[in-house]
Amino acid sequence: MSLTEQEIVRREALQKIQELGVEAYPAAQYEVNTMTADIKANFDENENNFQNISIAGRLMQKRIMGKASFAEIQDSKGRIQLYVSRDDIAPGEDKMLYNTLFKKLLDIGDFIGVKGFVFKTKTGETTVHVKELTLLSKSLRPLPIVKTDSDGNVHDAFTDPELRYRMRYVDLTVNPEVRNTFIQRSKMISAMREFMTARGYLEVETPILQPIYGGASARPFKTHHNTLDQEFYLRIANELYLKRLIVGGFDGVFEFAKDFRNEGMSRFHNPEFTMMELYVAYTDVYWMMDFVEEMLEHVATQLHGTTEVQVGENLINFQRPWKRYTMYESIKEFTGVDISEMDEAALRNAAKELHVPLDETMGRGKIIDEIFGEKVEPLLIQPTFITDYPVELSPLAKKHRTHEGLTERFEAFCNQKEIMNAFSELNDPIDQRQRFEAQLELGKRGDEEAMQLDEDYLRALEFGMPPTSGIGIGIDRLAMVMTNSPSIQDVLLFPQMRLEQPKKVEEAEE
RNA sequence: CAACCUGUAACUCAAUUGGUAGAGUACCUCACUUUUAAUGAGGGAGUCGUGAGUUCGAGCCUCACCAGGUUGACCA
Repeated sequence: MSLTEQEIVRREALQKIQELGVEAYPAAQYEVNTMTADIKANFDENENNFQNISIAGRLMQKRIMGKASFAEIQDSKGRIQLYVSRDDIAPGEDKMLYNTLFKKLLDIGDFIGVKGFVFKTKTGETTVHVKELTLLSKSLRPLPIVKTDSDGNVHDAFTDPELRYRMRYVDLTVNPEVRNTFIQRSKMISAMREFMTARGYLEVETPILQPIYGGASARPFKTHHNTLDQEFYLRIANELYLKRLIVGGFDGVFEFAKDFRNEGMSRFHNPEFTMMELYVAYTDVYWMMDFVEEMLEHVATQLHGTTEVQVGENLINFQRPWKRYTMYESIKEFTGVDISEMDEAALRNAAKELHVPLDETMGRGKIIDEIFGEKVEPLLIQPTFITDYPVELSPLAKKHRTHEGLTERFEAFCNQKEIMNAFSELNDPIDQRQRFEAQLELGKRGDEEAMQLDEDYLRALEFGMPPTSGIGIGIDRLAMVMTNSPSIQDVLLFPQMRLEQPKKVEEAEE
Protein backbone atom coordinates (compact mmCIF):
# COMPACT_ATOMS: atom_id res chain seq x y z
CA MET A 1 0.00 0.00 0.00
CA SER A 2 1.44 3.32 -0.97
CA LEU A 3 0.47 6.28 1.17
CA THR A 4 0.40 9.92 0.31
CA GLU A 5 2.49 12.35 2.28
CA GLN A 6 -0.55 13.48 4.26
CA GLU A 7 -1.59 9.93 5.09
CA ILE A 8 1.90 9.21 6.41
CA VAL A 9 1.81 12.38 8.49
CA ARG A 10 -1.50 11.37 10.02
CA ARG A 11 -0.35 7.86 10.83
CA GLU A 12 2.71 9.33 12.52
CA ALA A 13 0.43 11.66 14.47
CA LEU A 14 -1.66 8.68 15.53
CA GLN A 15 1.43 6.92 16.83
CA LYS A 16 2.56 9.99 18.77
CA ILE A 17 -0.91 10.33 20.28
CA GLN A 18 -0.70 6.77 21.51
CA GLU A 19 2.83 7.30 22.84
CA LEU A 20 1.51 10.24 24.85
CA GLY A 21 -0.92 7.84 26.50
CA VAL A 22 -3.95 9.37 24.80
CA GLU A 23 -6.53 6.91 23.48
CA ALA A 24 -7.14 7.67 19.78
CA TYR A 25 -10.21 5.44 19.57
CA PRO A 26 -11.72 5.47 23.07
CA ALA A 27 -14.37 2.92 23.90
CA ALA A 28 -16.43 4.93 26.34
CA GLN A 29 -19.63 6.73 25.44
CA TYR A 30 -19.27 10.49 25.09
CA GLU A 31 -22.19 12.26 26.68
CA VAL A 32 -23.64 14.93 24.37
CA ASN A 33 -26.19 17.38 25.76
CA THR A 34 -26.89 19.68 22.83
CA MET A 35 -26.37 20.16 19.11
CA THR A 36 -24.62 22.90 17.16
CA ALA A 37 -27.88 23.94 15.52
CA ASP A 38 -29.60 24.22 18.89
CA ILE A 39 -26.86 26.51 20.21
CA LYS A 40 -26.98 28.77 17.18
CA ALA A 41 -30.75 28.96 17.19
CA ASN A 42 -31.34 29.53 20.90
CA PHE A 43 -28.26 31.07 22.53
CA ASP A 44 -29.40 34.66 21.94
CA GLU A 45 -32.73 33.96 23.63
CA ASN A 46 -31.51 32.04 26.59
CA GLU A 47 -27.81 32.32 27.36
CA ASN A 48 -28.12 30.55 30.69
CA ASN A 49 -28.99 27.26 29.02
CA PHE A 50 -25.63 27.14 27.32
CA GLN A 51 -23.17 27.62 30.17
CA ASN A 52 -22.32 23.96 30.48
CA ILE A 53 -22.61 22.29 27.13
CA SER A 54 -21.13 19.15 25.66
CA ILE A 55 -21.04 18.52 21.94
CA ALA A 56 -19.28 16.10 19.63
CA GLY A 57 -18.43 15.96 15.95
CA ARG A 58 -15.74 16.35 13.34
CA LEU A 59 -13.06 18.99 13.56
CA MET A 60 -13.51 20.90 10.29
CA GLN A 61 -11.29 23.99 10.66
CA LYS A 62 -8.29 24.96 12.74
CA ARG A 63 -6.99 28.53 12.96
CA ILE A 64 -4.06 28.60 15.35
CA MET A 65 -3.20 32.01 16.80
CA GLY A 66 -0.44 31.03 19.20
CA LYS A 67 -1.59 30.40 22.71
CA ALA A 68 -5.21 30.37 21.57
CA SER A 69 -6.97 29.02 18.51
CA PHE A 70 -10.24 29.00 16.72
CA ALA A 71 -11.65 25.83 15.28
CA GLU A 72 -14.91 24.56 13.91
CA ILE A 73 -16.76 21.42 14.89
CA GLN A 74 -19.42 19.82 12.70
CA ASP A 75 -22.15 17.55 14.00
CA SER A 76 -25.13 16.10 12.18
CA LYS A 77 -27.00 19.39 12.34
CA GLY A 78 -24.31 21.88 11.34
CA ARG A 79 -21.15 23.61 12.47
CA ILE A 80 -20.12 25.91 15.24
CA GLN A 81 -16.93 27.75 16.04
CA LEU A 82 -14.76 26.70 18.97
CA TYR A 83 -12.42 28.94 20.96
CA VAL A 84 -9.58 26.87 22.38
CA SER A 85 -7.11 28.60 24.69
CA ARG A 86 -4.01 26.93 26.02
CA ASP A 87 -4.54 27.72 29.66
CA ASP A 88 -8.15 26.55 29.63
CA ILE A 89 -7.68 23.09 28.22
CA ALA A 90 -4.30 22.64 29.90
CA PRO A 91 -4.59 24.59 33.16
CA GLY A 92 -1.58 23.04 34.97
CA GLU A 93 2.15 23.14 34.27
CA ASP A 94 1.89 20.55 31.51
CA LYS A 95 0.73 22.25 28.32
CA MET A 96 0.93 19.03 26.27
CA LEU A 97 -2.82 18.88 25.64
CA TYR A 98 -2.70 22.19 23.82
CA ASN A 99 0.82 22.55 22.45
CA THR A 100 1.20 18.99 21.24
CA LEU A 101 -2.15 17.27 21.01
CA PHE A 102 -4.40 20.06 19.80
CA LYS A 103 -1.95 22.15 17.81
CA LYS A 104 0.12 19.43 16.19
CA LEU A 105 -1.59 16.07 16.35
CA LEU A 106 -5.24 16.84 15.71
CA ASP A 107 -6.20 17.07 12.07
CA ILE A 108 -9.21 18.19 10.16
CA GLY A 109 -11.66 15.30 10.05
CA ASP A 110 -10.88 13.96 13.54
CA PHE A 111 -13.87 13.36 15.77
CA ILE A 112 -13.65 15.27 19.03
CA GLY A 113 -15.90 16.03 21.95
CA VAL A 114 -15.80 19.38 23.75
CA LYS A 115 -17.26 20.71 26.97
CA GLY A 116 -17.47 24.41 27.77
CA PHE A 117 -19.69 27.47 27.61
CA VAL A 118 -21.09 29.52 24.78
CA PHE A 119 -20.19 33.17 24.18
CA LYS A 120 -20.00 35.70 21.37
CA THR A 121 -16.69 36.81 19.93
CA LYS A 122 -16.09 40.47 19.30
CA THR A 123 -17.04 39.92 15.68
CA GLY A 124 -20.38 38.57 16.92
CA GLU A 125 -19.98 34.90 16.14
CA THR A 126 -21.59 32.41 18.50
CA THR A 127 -18.69 30.34 19.78
CA VAL A 128 -18.03 27.57 22.26
CA HIS A 129 -15.31 28.42 24.76
CA VAL A 130 -13.72 25.04 25.27
CA LYS A 131 -12.79 23.97 28.79
CA GLU A 132 -12.22 20.30 28.00
CA LEU A 133 -11.36 18.59 24.75
CA THR A 134 -11.43 14.84 24.08
CA LEU A 135 -10.24 13.00 21.01
CA LEU A 136 -12.98 10.53 20.01
CA SER A 137 -11.65 9.10 16.76
CA LYS A 138 -8.57 9.85 14.69
CA SER A 139 -9.00 10.34 10.95
CA LEU A 140 -6.22 8.98 8.75
CA ARG A 141 -7.24 10.50 5.42
CA PRO A 142 -7.52 14.20 4.60
CA LEU A 143 -11.02 15.44 3.80
CA PRO A 144 -11.41 17.78 0.85
CA ILE A 145 -11.54 21.18 2.47
CA VAL A 146 -14.37 23.22 1.02
CA LYS A 147 -13.97 26.88 1.90
CA THR A 148 -16.03 29.95 1.13
CA ASP A 149 -14.27 33.29 1.05
CA SER A 150 -15.65 36.65 2.09
CA ASP A 151 -16.94 37.28 -1.44
CA GLY A 152 -18.91 34.05 -1.37
CA ASN A 153 -16.61 32.22 -3.76
CA VAL A 154 -16.34 28.52 -3.04
CA HIS A 155 -12.85 27.05 -3.14
CA ASP A 156 -11.86 23.44 -3.67
CA ALA A 157 -15.44 22.23 -3.79
CA PHE A 158 -15.89 18.45 -3.77
CA THR A 159 -17.92 18.24 -6.96
CA ASP A 160 -16.50 15.42 -9.09
CA PRO A 161 -19.59 13.21 -9.57
CA GLU A 162 -17.67 9.97 -9.66
CA LEU A 163 -15.83 10.66 -6.42
CA ARG A 164 -18.98 11.98 -4.77
CA TYR A 165 -20.94 8.80 -5.58
CA ARG A 166 -18.13 6.38 -4.81
CA MET A 167 -17.26 8.10 -1.54
CA ARG A 168 -20.69 9.22 -0.43
CA TYR A 169 -19.43 9.38 3.16
CA VAL A 170 -17.10 12.20 2.11
CA ASP A 171 -19.81 13.86 0.05
CA LEU A 172 -22.16 13.84 3.04
CA THR A 173 -19.44 15.20 5.30
CA VAL A 174 -18.45 18.18 3.23
CA ASN A 175 -21.58 19.01 1.21
CA PRO A 176 -24.45 19.91 3.55
CA GLU A 177 -27.00 20.17 0.73
CA VAL A 178 -26.37 16.50 -0.10
CA ARG A 179 -27.18 15.52 3.46
CA ASN A 180 -30.35 17.59 3.19
CA THR A 181 -31.46 15.81 0.02
CA PHE A 182 -31.38 12.46 1.77
CA ILE A 183 -33.15 13.80 4.83
CA GLN A 184 -35.87 15.05 2.48
CA ARG A 185 -36.07 11.71 0.74
CA SER A 186 -36.50 9.96 4.06
CA LYS A 187 -39.18 12.43 5.14
CA MET A 188 -40.98 11.93 1.85
CA ILE A 189 -41.17 8.17 2.39
CA SER A 190 -42.26 8.65 6.00
CA ALA A 191 -45.01 11.02 4.92
CA MET A 192 -46.33 8.49 2.40
CA ARG A 193 -46.14 5.63 4.88
CA GLU A 194 -47.99 7.61 7.56
CA PHE A 195 -50.62 8.71 5.06
CA MET A 196 -51.36 5.14 4.01
CA THR A 197 -51.08 3.62 7.46
CA ALA A 198 -53.51 6.21 8.81
CA ARG A 199 -56.08 4.90 6.34
CA GLY A 200 -55.68 1.38 7.61
CA TYR A 201 -53.57 -0.06 4.81
CA LEU A 202 -51.08 -2.71 5.80
CA GLU A 203 -47.40 -2.45 5.00
CA VAL A 204 -46.17 -5.86 3.87
CA GLU A 205 -43.07 -7.50 2.44
CA THR A 206 -43.07 -9.80 -0.56
CA PRO A 207 -40.29 -11.89 -2.13
CA ILE A 208 -37.42 -10.30 -3.99
CA LEU A 209 -36.32 -13.70 -5.27
CA GLN A 210 -39.07 -14.87 -7.58
CA PRO A 211 -39.24 -18.05 -9.68
CA ILE A 212 -41.36 -16.17 -12.23
CA TYR A 213 -40.86 -12.46 -12.67
CA GLY A 214 -43.93 -10.40 -13.43
CA GLY A 215 -45.92 -7.24 -12.95
CA ALA A 216 -44.03 -5.13 -15.45
CA SER A 217 -42.36 -5.22 -18.83
CA ALA A 218 -38.64 -5.39 -18.27
CA ARG A 219 -35.59 -7.62 -18.46
CA PRO A 220 -34.70 -9.23 -15.14
CA PHE A 221 -31.56 -10.21 -13.29
CA LYS A 222 -31.16 -13.94 -12.91
CA THR A 223 -29.67 -15.80 -9.99
CA HIS A 224 -29.45 -19.32 -8.63
CA HIS A 225 -30.28 -20.99 -5.34
CA ASN A 226 -27.83 -23.77 -4.51
CA THR A 227 -29.88 -25.97 -2.19
CA LEU A 228 -32.98 -25.91 -4.34
CA ASP A 229 -30.81 -25.98 -7.46
CA GLN A 230 -33.29 -23.60 -8.98
CA GLU A 231 -33.16 -20.40 -11.00
CA PHE A 232 -34.59 -17.26 -9.46
CA TYR A 233 -35.15 -13.78 -10.78
CA LEU A 234 -34.76 -10.57 -8.83
CA ARG A 235 -38.18 -8.99 -8.91
CA ILE A 236 -38.97 -6.34 -11.52
CA ALA A 237 -42.18 -5.44 -9.65
CA ASN A 238 -44.12 -6.68 -6.65
CA GLU A 239 -47.56 -6.30 -8.20
CA LEU A 240 -48.58 -9.96 -8.57
CA TYR A 241 -47.69 -10.82 -4.97
CA LEU A 242 -49.55 -7.85 -3.55
CA LYS A 243 -52.67 -8.78 -5.51
CA ARG A 244 -52.44 -12.33 -4.13
CA LEU A 245 -52.77 -10.65 -0.72
CA ILE A 246 -55.94 -8.87 -1.84
CA VAL A 247 -57.22 -12.30 -2.90
CA GLY A 248 -56.32 -13.43 0.61
CA GLY A 249 -58.63 -10.86 2.15
CA PHE A 250 -56.61 -7.77 3.03
CA ASP A 251 -58.41 -4.54 2.11
CA GLY A 252 -55.32 -2.52 1.39
CA VAL A 253 -51.67 -3.50 1.19
CA PHE A 254 -48.60 -1.55 0.23
CA GLU A 255 -44.87 -2.11 0.00
CA PHE A 256 -41.85 0.10 -0.53
CA ALA A 257 -39.94 -2.30 -2.72
CA LYS A 258 -36.50 -2.47 -4.19
CA ASP A 259 -37.00 -3.63 -7.78
CA PHE A 260 -34.31 -4.69 -10.21
CA ARG A 261 -34.23 -4.25 -13.96
CA ASN A 262 -31.37 -5.41 -16.10
CA GLU A 263 -31.42 -2.50 -18.49
CA GLY A 264 -29.59 0.67 -19.37
CA MET A 265 -28.36 3.15 -16.81
CA SER A 266 -28.87 6.86 -17.15
CA ARG A 267 -29.77 10.02 -15.35
CA PHE A 268 -33.21 8.47 -14.83
CA HIS A 269 -32.37 4.78 -14.43
CA ASN A 270 -30.51 2.76 -11.85
CA PRO A 271 -30.42 -1.07 -12.02
CA GLU A 272 -32.04 -1.23 -8.59
CA PHE A 273 -34.66 1.32 -7.73
CA THR A 274 -37.46 1.83 -5.26
CA MET A 275 -41.10 1.56 -6.11
CA MET A 276 -44.05 1.94 -3.79
CA GLU A 277 -47.03 -0.16 -4.78
CA LEU A 278 -50.44 0.09 -3.17
CA TYR A 279 -53.55 -2.04 -3.79
CA VAL A 280 -56.96 -1.23 -2.34
CA ALA A 281 -59.95 -3.53 -2.62
CA TYR A 282 -63.41 -2.37 -3.75
CA THR A 283 -62.03 0.75 -5.43
CA ASP A 284 -61.38 1.72 -9.03
CA VAL A 285 -58.84 3.80 -10.87
CA TYR A 286 -60.81 7.03 -10.40
CA TRP A 287 -60.79 6.55 -6.66
CA MET A 288 -57.04 6.03 -6.92
CA MET A 289 -56.57 9.33 -8.74
CA ASP A 290 -58.27 11.20 -5.92
CA PHE A 291 -56.27 9.27 -3.36
CA VAL A 292 -52.88 9.92 -4.89
CA GLU A 293 -53.60 13.59 -5.50
CA GLU A 294 -54.33 13.95 -1.83
CA MET A 295 -51.29 11.95 -0.80
CA LEU A 296 -48.84 13.96 -2.89
CA GLU A 297 -50.37 17.23 -1.80
CA HIS A 298 -49.73 16.01 1.73
CA VAL A 299 -46.15 14.95 0.93
CA ALA A 300 -45.25 18.24 -0.72
CA THR A 301 -46.70 20.17 2.20
CA GLN A 302 -44.84 18.04 4.73
CA LEU A 303 -41.55 18.64 2.93
CA HIS A 304 -41.86 22.23 1.83
CA GLY A 305 -44.67 23.72 3.89
CA THR A 306 -46.53 24.42 0.65
CA THR A 307 -47.85 22.47 -2.31
CA GLU A 308 -45.37 24.25 -4.57
CA VAL A 309 -41.96 22.79 -5.34
CA GLN A 310 -39.24 24.51 -7.34
CA VAL A 311 -37.76 22.01 -9.81
CA GLY A 312 -35.11 23.46 -12.08
CA GLU A 313 -36.78 26.39 -13.79
CA ASN A 314 -40.29 25.16 -13.11
CA LEU A 315 -42.45 25.83 -10.11
CA ILE A 316 -44.49 22.67 -9.77
CA ASN A 317 -47.74 22.78 -7.84
CA PHE A 318 -49.13 19.59 -6.34
CA GLN A 319 -52.35 21.24 -5.22
CA ARG A 320 -55.52 19.32 -6.11
CA PRO A 321 -57.08 18.89 -8.59
CA TRP A 322 -54.48 17.97 -11.21
CA LYS A 323 -55.22 18.19 -14.90
CA ARG A 324 -56.79 15.05 -16.36
CA TYR A 325 -56.74 13.99 -19.99
CA THR A 326 -57.48 10.74 -21.69
CA MET A 327 -54.58 9.70 -23.86
CA TYR A 328 -56.58 10.60 -27.00
CA GLU A 329 -57.53 13.99 -25.56
CA SER A 330 -53.94 14.77 -24.63
CA ILE A 331 -52.71 14.02 -28.14
CA LYS A 332 -55.49 16.15 -29.61
CA GLU A 333 -54.74 18.95 -27.15
CA PHE A 334 -51.00 19.09 -27.82
CA THR A 335 -50.80 18.13 -31.51
CA GLY A 336 -54.21 19.11 -32.82
CA VAL A 337 -54.65 15.62 -34.26
CA ASP A 338 -57.66 13.51 -33.28
CA ILE A 339 -56.57 9.87 -33.45
CA SER A 340 -59.48 8.37 -31.53
CA GLU A 341 -61.13 6.87 -34.62
CA MET A 342 -57.98 5.98 -36.57
CA ASP A 343 -57.02 2.48 -37.62
CA GLU A 344 -53.40 1.38 -37.71
CA ALA A 345 -52.74 2.64 -41.24
CA ALA A 346 -54.18 6.07 -40.50
CA LEU A 347 -52.16 6.17 -37.28
CA ARG A 348 -48.94 5.42 -39.10
CA ASN A 349 -49.70 8.24 -41.47
CA ALA A 350 -50.47 10.63 -38.62
CA ALA A 351 -47.22 9.68 -36.88
CA LYS A 352 -45.32 10.38 -40.06
CA GLU A 353 -46.83 13.85 -40.36
CA LEU A 354 -45.92 14.53 -36.75
CA HIS A 355 -42.33 13.36 -37.43
CA VAL A 356 -42.59 10.56 -34.90
CA PRO A 357 -40.28 7.69 -35.95
CA LEU A 358 -41.83 4.21 -35.95
CA ASP A 359 -40.68 0.75 -36.84
CA GLU A 360 -42.50 -2.05 -38.60
CA THR A 361 -43.12 -4.20 -35.53
CA MET A 362 -45.22 -1.61 -33.74
CA GLY A 363 -48.91 -2.28 -33.39
CA ARG A 364 -51.70 0.23 -32.88
CA GLY A 365 -51.16 0.65 -29.12
CA LYS A 366 -47.43 1.03 -29.43
CA ILE A 367 -47.79 3.69 -32.14
CA ILE A 368 -50.12 5.71 -29.93
CA ASP A 369 -47.62 5.37 -27.09
CA GLU A 370 -44.82 6.62 -29.36
CA ILE A 371 -46.80 9.67 -30.45
CA PHE A 372 -47.65 10.41 -26.84
CA GLY A 373 -44.06 9.94 -25.68
CA GLU A 374 -42.67 12.21 -28.39
CA LYS A 375 -45.28 14.93 -28.56
CA VAL A 376 -47.09 15.11 -25.23
CA GLU A 377 -44.87 13.84 -22.42
CA PRO A 378 -42.19 16.55 -22.82
CA LEU A 379 -44.89 19.20 -22.34
CA LEU A 380 -46.24 17.83 -19.08
CA ILE A 381 -44.65 19.96 -16.38
CA GLN A 382 -47.41 20.28 -13.80
CA PRO A 383 -48.78 17.06 -12.29
CA THR A 384 -51.12 15.59 -14.90
CA PHE A 385 -53.14 12.41 -15.17
CA ILE A 386 -53.34 10.61 -18.50
CA THR A 387 -56.06 7.95 -18.60
CA ASP A 388 -57.48 5.28 -20.91
CA TYR A 389 -54.42 3.45 -22.24
CA PRO A 390 -54.62 1.02 -25.17
CA VAL A 391 -55.24 -2.55 -24.02
CA GLU A 392 -52.15 -3.91 -25.81
CA LEU A 393 -49.93 -1.87 -23.48
CA SER A 394 -51.68 -2.92 -20.30
CA PRO A 395 -51.84 -6.70 -19.83
CA LEU A 396 -52.75 -6.45 -16.13
CA ALA A 397 -55.38 -3.70 -16.38
CA LYS A 398 -59.12 -4.13 -16.52
CA LYS A 399 -60.89 -3.42 -19.81
CA HIS A 400 -62.44 0.03 -20.03
CA ARG A 401 -66.05 0.06 -18.84
CA THR A 402 -67.27 1.83 -22.00
CA HIS A 403 -64.49 2.12 -24.61
CA GLU A 404 -63.50 -0.89 -26.65
CA GLY A 405 -59.72 -1.39 -26.91
CA LEU A 406 -58.88 0.76 -23.92
CA THR A 407 -58.19 0.04 -20.26
CA GLU A 408 -59.04 1.57 -16.91
CA ARG A 409 -55.58 2.93 -16.36
CA PHE A 410 -53.76 6.16 -15.67
CA GLU A 411 -50.23 7.38 -15.47
CA ALA A 412 -49.29 10.62 -13.75
CA PHE A 413 -46.62 12.82 -15.22
CA CYS A 414 -44.67 15.63 -13.66
CA ASN A 415 -41.63 17.58 -14.85
CA GLN A 416 -41.72 15.69 -18.17
CA LYS A 417 -41.47 12.26 -16.58
CA GLU A 418 -43.81 9.50 -15.59
CA ILE A 419 -43.88 9.19 -11.84
CA MET A 420 -46.70 6.73 -11.32
CA ASN A 421 -48.78 4.11 -13.06
CA ALA A 422 -52.12 2.76 -11.88
CA PHE A 423 -55.11 0.77 -13.00
CA SER A 424 -58.25 -0.98 -12.03
CA GLU A 425 -56.76 -4.42 -11.66
CA LEU A 426 -57.82 -7.08 -14.06
CA ASN A 427 -59.62 -9.66 -11.93
CA ASP A 428 -61.26 -11.73 -14.66
CA PRO A 429 -59.08 -14.88 -14.66
CA ILE A 430 -60.14 -15.95 -18.15
CA ASP A 431 -59.26 -12.56 -19.62
CA GLN A 432 -56.01 -12.51 -17.65
CA ARG A 433 -55.00 -15.88 -19.06
CA GLN A 434 -55.60 -14.61 -22.59
CA ARG A 435 -53.54 -11.48 -21.91
CA PHE A 436 -50.66 -13.59 -20.59
CA GLU A 437 -50.88 -15.78 -23.68
CA ALA A 438 -50.67 -12.70 -25.87
CA GLN A 439 -47.53 -11.75 -23.94
CA LEU A 440 -46.06 -15.19 -24.56
CA GLU A 441 -46.61 -14.62 -28.27
CA LEU A 442 -44.70 -11.34 -28.05
CA GLY A 443 -41.93 -13.15 -26.22
CA LYS A 444 -41.70 -15.76 -28.96
CA ARG A 445 -41.34 -12.97 -31.49
CA GLY A 446 -38.29 -11.73 -29.60
CA ASP A 447 -39.70 -9.15 -27.20
CA GLU A 448 -37.27 -9.52 -24.32
CA GLU A 449 -39.55 -7.58 -22.01
CA ALA A 450 -42.67 -9.66 -22.55
CA MET A 451 -44.29 -11.06 -19.43
CA GLN A 452 -44.22 -14.68 -18.39
CA LEU A 453 -47.36 -16.71 -17.69
CA ASP A 454 -47.79 -17.08 -13.94
CA GLU A 455 -50.01 -20.11 -13.25
CA ASP A 456 -50.10 -19.56 -9.52
CA TYR A 457 -51.24 -15.98 -10.00
CA LEU A 458 -54.02 -17.20 -12.31
CA ARG A 459 -54.98 -19.80 -9.74
CA ALA A 460 -55.28 -17.01 -7.17
CA LEU A 461 -57.50 -14.99 -9.50
CA GLU A 462 -59.66 -18.05 -10.10
CA PHE A 463 -60.36 -18.17 -6.37
CA GLY A 464 -61.61 -14.62 -6.87
CA MET A 465 -60.17 -11.15 -6.35
CA PRO A 466 -62.47 -8.26 -5.44
CA PRO A 467 -62.49 -5.24 -7.70
CA THR A 468 -59.23 -3.50 -6.82
CA SER A 469 -57.23 -0.54 -7.92
CA GLY A 470 -53.48 -0.51 -7.66
CA ILE A 471 -50.71 1.99 -8.15
CA GLY A 472 -46.94 2.00 -8.50
CA ILE A 473 -45.04 5.15 -7.69
CA GLY A 474 -41.41 5.58 -8.69
CA ILE A 475 -39.93 6.72 -5.40
CA ASP A 476 -36.60 7.77 -6.87
CA ARG A 477 -38.29 9.80 -9.60
CA LEU A 478 -40.59 11.40 -7.09
CA ALA A 479 -37.62 12.15 -4.83
CA MET A 480 -35.89 13.84 -7.77
CA VAL A 481 -38.86 16.16 -8.12
CA MET A 482 -39.33 16.75 -4.41
CA THR A 483 -35.64 17.54 -3.84
CA ASN A 484 -34.99 19.36 -7.12
CA SER A 485 -32.33 16.86 -8.15
CA PRO A 486 -31.49 16.58 -11.86
CA SER A 487 -30.13 13.03 -11.64
CA ILE A 488 -31.33 9.81 -10.03
CA GLN A 489 -27.82 9.35 -8.68
CA ASP A 490 -28.36 12.44 -6.55
CA VAL A 491 -31.25 10.79 -4.70
CA LEU A 492 -29.61 7.37 -4.27
CA LEU A 493 -27.08 7.17 -1.46
CA PHE A 494 -25.05 4.58 -3.32
CA PRO A 495 -25.89 4.66 -7.03
CA GLN A 496 -24.71 1.66 -8.99
CA MET A 497 -21.38 2.18 -10.71
CA ARG A 498 -18.78 0.23 -12.57
CA LEU A 499 -16.39 -1.55 -10.24
CA GLU A 500 -13.64 0.80 -9.11
CA GLN A 501 -10.36 0.06 -10.85
CA PRO A 502 -7.94 -1.28 -8.27
CA LYS A 503 -4.85 0.90 -7.91
CA LYS A 504 -2.05 -0.41 -10.05
CA VAL A 505 -0.40 -3.17 -8.05
CA GLU A 506 3.31 -2.68 -7.77
CA GLU A 507 5.41 -5.42 -9.27
CA ALA A 508 5.89 -8.11 -6.66
CA GLU A 509 9.43 -8.07 -5.34
CA GLU A 510 11.03 -11.46 -5.59
C1' C B 1 -24.46 0.99 -28.01
C1' A B 2 -23.04 6.09 -30.67
C1' A B 3 -21.14 11.16 -30.65
C1' C B 4 -18.59 14.81 -27.97
C1' C B 5 -15.63 16.44 -23.69
C1' U B 6 -12.15 15.48 -19.63
C1' G B 7 -7.71 12.98 -17.22
C1' U B 8 -1.03 17.46 -14.85
C1' A B 9 1.02 17.71 -6.82
C1' A B 10 -3.44 15.38 -1.61
C1' C B 11 -7.48 19.26 -3.77
C1' U B 12 -8.93 23.09 -7.62
C1' C B 13 -6.69 24.47 -11.98
C1' A B 14 -2.49 26.86 -15.35
C1' A B 15 1.51 25.86 -18.91
C1' U B 16 2.50 30.49 -25.57
C1' U B 17 4.05 27.94 -32.56
C1' G B 18 6.33 21.18 -29.77
C1' G B 19 11.92 23.57 -26.25
C1' U B 20 14.17 22.82 -18.24
C1' A B 21 6.74 21.44 -14.73
C1' G B 22 3.65 26.34 -12.40
C1' A B 23 -0.08 28.88 -8.89
C1' G B 24 -3.55 28.94 -4.77
C1' U B 25 -5.20 25.68 -1.03
C1' A B 26 -3.62 21.47 1.81
C1' C B 27 0.97 19.34 4.17
C1' C B 28 5.85 20.19 7.18
C1' U B 29 8.98 24.01 10.32
C1' C B 30 8.82 28.78 13.05
C1' A B 31 6.13 33.22 15.19
C1' C B 32 1.38 34.81 17.07
C1' U B 33 -4.45 34.72 23.27
C1' U B 34 -10.96 37.15 19.61
C1' U B 35 -9.76 34.66 14.37
C1' U B 36 -13.11 33.21 10.44
C1' A B 37 -10.38 31.43 2.84
C1' A B 38 -6.68 33.97 10.00
C1' U B 39 -1.87 36.32 9.11
C1' G B 40 3.65 36.60 8.37
C1' A B 41 8.43 33.92 7.20
C1' G B 42 10.59 29.43 5.31
C1' G B 43 10.29 24.22 3.22
C1' G B 44 9.00 19.51 0.90
C1' A B 45 5.91 17.52 -2.77
C1' G B 46 4.49 15.46 -9.79
C1' U B 47 6.04 8.08 -13.92
C1' C B 48 1.68 15.05 -16.91
C1' G B 49 -4.40 8.34 -17.07
C1' U B 50 -1.68 3.75 -19.63
C1' G B 51 0.98 1.97 -23.93
C1' A B 52 2.98 2.69 -28.69
C1' G B 53 4.31 6.14 -32.71
C1' U B 54 6.08 10.93 -35.19
C1' U B 55 10.29 14.23 -33.79
C1' C B 56 16.93 16.21 -32.32
C1' G B 57 13.15 17.10 -28.56
C1' A B 58 6.11 15.49 -26.60
C1' G B 59 2.05 17.64 -20.92
C1' C B 60 1.04 19.61 -26.04
C1' C B 61 0.76 16.10 -32.46
C1' U B 62 -1.11 10.72 -34.20
C1' C B 63 -3.12 5.80 -32.91
C1' A B 64 -4.88 2.21 -29.42
C1' C B 65 -6.44 1.21 -24.60
C1' C B 66 -8.31 2.55 -19.47
C1' A B 67 -11.38 5.58 -16.36
C1' G B 68 -15.07 9.32 -15.85
C1' G B 69 -18.67 12.90 -17.54
C1' U B 70 -22.45 15.05 -20.95
C1' U B 71 -26.01 14.18 -24.74
C1' G B 72 -28.85 10.63 -27.59
C1' A B 73 -31.38 5.45 -28.30
C1' C B 74 -34.35 1.38 -24.72
C1' C B 75 -36.56 0.81 -19.97
C1' A B 76 -39.64 3.44 -14.13
